[in-house]
This record gives sequence, structure tokens and C-alpha cells, in this order.
Amino acid sequence: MAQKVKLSTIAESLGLSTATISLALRDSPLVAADTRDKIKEQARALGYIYNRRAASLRTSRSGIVGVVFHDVMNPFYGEILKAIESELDRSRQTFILSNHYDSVEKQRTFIETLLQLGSDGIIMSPAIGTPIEDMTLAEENGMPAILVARSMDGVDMPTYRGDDSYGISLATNHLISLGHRTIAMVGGTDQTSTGRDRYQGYVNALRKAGIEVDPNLRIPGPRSKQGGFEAAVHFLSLPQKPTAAVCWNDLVAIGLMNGISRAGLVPGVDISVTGYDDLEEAAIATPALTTVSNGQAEVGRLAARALLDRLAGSHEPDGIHLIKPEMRIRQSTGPVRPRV
Amino acid sequence: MAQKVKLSTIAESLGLSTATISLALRDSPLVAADTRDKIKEQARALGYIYNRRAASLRTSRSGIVGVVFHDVMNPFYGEILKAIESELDRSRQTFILSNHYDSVEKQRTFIETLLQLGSDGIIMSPAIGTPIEDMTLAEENGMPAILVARSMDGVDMPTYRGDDSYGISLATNHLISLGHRTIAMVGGTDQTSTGRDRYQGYVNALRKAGIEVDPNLRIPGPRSKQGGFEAAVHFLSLPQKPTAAVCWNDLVAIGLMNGISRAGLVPGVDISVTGYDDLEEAAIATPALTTVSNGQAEVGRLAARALLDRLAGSHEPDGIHLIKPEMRIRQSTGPVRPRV
DNA sequence: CTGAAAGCGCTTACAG
DNA sequence: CTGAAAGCGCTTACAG
Repeated sequence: MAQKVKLSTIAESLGLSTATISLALRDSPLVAADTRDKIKEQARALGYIYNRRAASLRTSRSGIVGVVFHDVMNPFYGEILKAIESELDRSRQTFILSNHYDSVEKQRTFIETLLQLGSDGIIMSPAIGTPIEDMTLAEENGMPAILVARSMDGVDMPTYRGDDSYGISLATNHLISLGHRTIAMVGGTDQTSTGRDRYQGYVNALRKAGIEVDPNLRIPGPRSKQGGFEAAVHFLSLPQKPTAAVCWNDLVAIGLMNGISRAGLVPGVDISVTGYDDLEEAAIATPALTTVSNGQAEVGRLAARALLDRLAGSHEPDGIHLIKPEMRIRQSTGPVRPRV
Repeated sequence: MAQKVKLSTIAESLGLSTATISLALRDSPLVAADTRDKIKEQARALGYIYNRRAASLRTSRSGIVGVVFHDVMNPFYGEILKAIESELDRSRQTFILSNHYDSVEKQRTFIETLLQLGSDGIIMSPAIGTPIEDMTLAEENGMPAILVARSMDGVDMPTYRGDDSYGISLATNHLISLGHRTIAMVGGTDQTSTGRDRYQGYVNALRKAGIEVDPNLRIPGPRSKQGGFEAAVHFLSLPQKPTAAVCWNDLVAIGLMNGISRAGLVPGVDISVTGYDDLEEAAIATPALTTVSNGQAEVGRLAARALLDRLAGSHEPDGIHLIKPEMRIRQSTGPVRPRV
């Protein structure tokens, strides 16, 4: 590796000061156009690499944004991340990603790392059980936080997520309109806002239709394909013989449909199944999954924009911003057919 | 936000020098044990946050490692990333992730960003068409690179990937042993080493079994579920009426099986399908997918270890390190059954 | 075992 | 339009 090229290397080679070089490379109007061109040309020729650490130490802006989710391998978060990525790219901000896997410790370690790196902000879907102190730790050290997908009680930071209660009621109403009366709810946990809100929306929709709510028709827990797959046995053996399942998300729904198929029944014919999120793969599942669009792209885009705006000095309103979900009717739901 | 706490804040409050504080916080044996404890206690009490940028500027080590893949939403890369993550976590290295989506420009921008941030190294699966200069740019500026999943011609950097040619021959031989003779190959592109090597392995296996290779039985292109799903139409309309498909990866295989189901045929019975990678979801697909384990966890772990070792000073051997694939026989393959 | 001082590579008032 | 100088917050020889 050749001798490190820095501002002073360029300055000396051109007989100018580092101040002029610095200004020129950042297109300051203070530098004459032809001086600027000469400097840029020379920087390229010497293979100059801008040292962001040094600049950041001086300016206390790092150009780094932290993003922490439960697990990016989950396409729901993956789709949010993609939207964040493209929005940050446009503003030349680099993001650092971490999965917390709902470990509060892992999440805190990550927040501390971001603070040490001088991260300009953080976009997060907080881990289950996140203490308020961890959130204020960020804010108090000048690192604004934006929440996505999950709300946190007692925190009025800007939060972007879908209207879960309304969305799940769309799915439930759809099944009711097809004649289903014994409808199970599969997946999700009361430990997250999405779990609570979606169960509540399901309960509300049933009540509004005059259908009695049977708590035993709830199978809480599953949140992945694997989980949905395994829940199929439980679901199929429920003594109430439900004819339909409202799933907490698409992954659970797809897993459940696979499990139902393995048992020799045909999802969408023998048993109706709805998902939630409208992941890209929902449309190509077999059968194509009836689900609720949860606006991941919108959530990611708005959250990134909110953070960028805040970094630019404007203060977006705090509190929860709900994105309106929409029904996507496909082949996994159909008219009620009695269970044998 | 309170006044920023730095080393000198602690030093003054205790009547010590910043040198002592710095050493104590890093557990240097040069500092007396009780002095150290007092310092650590005070640092905590004041809410001190270590400034990595300043330290990194001084030491020229950042504790940051870059990771760039085609797309982490692809579970194949996601599984590699997980292994890298857990290995780096153990060494308290932070990773910065980027998708290149096979855009050479996006990849180069990311490499430049890493250089600016003083990244200690990079683990990458190079974008299609990556010029050698982009790789040497990293190395020449003191940022060692480790390749995963894809090889690059003319580059002898350490590379960790599966033995694609051997692996696909396992899948092909399995189908041949079930009596299949008209076997299509679906997905992949000649622009990547995996695409070339897997097609070659398929061709070799057929030849060795004395089966004539029909280039029209290759359907190149698909690399995703969506792609495999769409390829089903083409596959089913092939005049040679193949009874089995060797797919380039699990995603294509799962998509293809969905497409086959939509057409009213039963994958695993009417048409045998093999995947490649053994993603977590292969086992719960319907039918459960016969596939080839590609050792993602191993690839990620070894690549991360190789980089960490290099950072620690030891020089692992350059060149390609092949991980041995293994066959996973499930329900998506069965005895040949003539196409009608 | 602890301290004084230099320096990592930038940017930013301030002068001219 | 350009330059001299200070300073961001650390670490690291070097002294003692």
C-alpha cells in the first residue's frame, strides 16, 4: 500500500493550503472554479480517499444511521429495510444494520455501538421488553430515534406502522362474508403491539357480526412459516372444527397452509386461510394467499424521511402515524364448507 | 443533552490524566487495580460514551467490517449473513451491510464508503461484472477482502463457497437413480460462477450416465421464487416432456413447484423437482423439497474467521476453499412416471 | 504506576 | 478567493 494520501498531500503537491483543498472537494463556492477543477483532478490522480472519521470527529456528523429489527431474514422487515435503503441512498447516508432477535441486551449493545460511532440517528422496531431508558439513552445523547412496525407504550417518539386492528378486521369480515362462523386466530404474541392489536381487531370484528368469541379458537405463539406449519396439527384438532383461520401474518399463513396440505386437506377449499402483510411471496403461494397489505414500503419510506427531515433540522410531529391497510383477495379463501 | 462527557471530563473530576483514564478503561495492566475501578465507576456515573471515531483516527482500526451481497432478502445470503454476524459479534466487530443487486456501481460506491469509514475488511459476494480494479482498490488501501458464494476469475483472494459442480451432480444422479432420463435444468445464469458450475455439473452427471445432453432442456434465467413460478409454463410446455427438473436453487424449485401445482400436476409425484441450498424453508415446503445442502452457515463462519484471522495478523492461504455439499432427500422427488 | 505532549486527518472561524 | 491556526477526542511513545 502506497503512502497514505491526505488533504495535505494534495495541498503540497499543488502549493495550496488544506483549507482550500477541503473546501474545493466539497464544492464550496468560496473556491474559484478552475482551482476547484485542478484540485479535484489532482485528488483523483493521487487516489485520495476522504477520511470520514476525521471529518466526523470535527463536524460531529457521521453520515451513519442505525437500523435495528427483530430479524431481517423475515421478509416483512426485509421489505421495510429495502424502502429505508433506497431513501437513505438518495441522501448518501450509510446504514448499519442489526438484528436484535428480541434480545434486549443485543439491542442495547447495538445502540451503544451506534453512539460510539456517532450515528446520526436510529430507526428501530423495538425488542420485546425494551426499557424506556434504552430509548432515552439514544435521544439524550443526540441520536434521534424513529420507531417502525411496533409501538412502545410510554414513548412518544415518531412511530410508523400499519393500522393493525383495522387491517385484521378487514380479513375477518371477508371470511364472515363468505359464510364462515367458526374462525380461528393463529399466531402472534401479546408481548408486541401488533400481536395485541391484531387479536383485538379480530375479536371486534366477530363481535360486531354477532359471533361469539371463543378464546380457545386462538392459537397464540407462531410467528414464522415453521411456526405456522407446526400449528396446523393443533388447528386441525380443535374440537370446534373451525372452517377458517385468520393468521397473524403471511409467514404463519403459508406455513399453516403447508401443514393443512400435508394433512390431506386443500387450503382455500376445505379451509380458508388469510394472511397479513402481503409479502411478495403471498401472490405466488399455493394457493395464492388472501391477505392484507400492510404498506411495508410506505412504512420504511416514511420512517427514513422522518429521520432525514429531523437531521435536516425540521421537527416532524411525534406520535403514531398509522398506514391504512388494504385487503388483497386471492385463492386461499372461499365459501364455507362444513368440516367432516 | 447534557455537556458531552469525554476522557478529560473524567480525568479532571478525578485529578488524573487522560492517559490514565484511557488505559484504565481498556483494562491495561499499567493502571493500578483500584485506580481502574474508581475510573470505571466514575465513567459509568458520568454516562461516558467512548468515541470510536476519535480512537479510530488515532489507531487506524475501526472495528467495522463491510458485508456486501446480491440481496440479503434472499434467504441464501441471509443464512450466510447470520453466521457472519454471530462470528463477528464474538469479536466485537460491527458490520455494515449493503446489497448490490448486481449493480457494479452500487457495489463500488459501497467499497468507497467503507474505505472512507476506515473499515477493517470486507466480505463480499461480488456483483456480476465486477472489474478487478474494484477488488484491488480495497486491498491496496489496506482493506482485505474475502469472497463468499461466488468466485471471481483472475482474483486469488480467499474464497469460501460450496462445491457447486459436485453438489448438482448429487441431485442429478439422485434423479437418474429414480429412473428419470429426461431431466431439465431450471434457473441460474452463466454470468456467475455458481451458474456455470452447476450447469456443468448437471451436464457431467448426465454424460456419465450415458444420457444425451439436450441444450433445449436448459431454462436459464430464473433465480427467485417468482422466476421459478413463471418458468413453470415454459417447463411444462417443453416438447421433450421432462419428468424431472434440477433447479439452480431452492427458491427456483419452490416457485416451480407452485407453478406446477397451479397447472394441476403434483410435484413429487407427476414431476420430480430438486432444489439447491437446503434453505430452512425447504423442509416445510409442500412437498418437502429434495435438495442439496450448500453449507451456508459453514461458508459464513469460515469467511468471517478468515477475515478476523487476517486482521489479527495471520495470513490464511489465498484461493478457493470448497465446502462439501450433501444430499437431502425428501418428498419432491420420486420414481419416474411418464408424462401424458 | 501516572503524566505531559504530540498527532491521527479533517473543518471552521478568522484574517487578509 | 486563499491561508494559518485551532481543535474535534482519542492513543501512544516517552519520561519520570
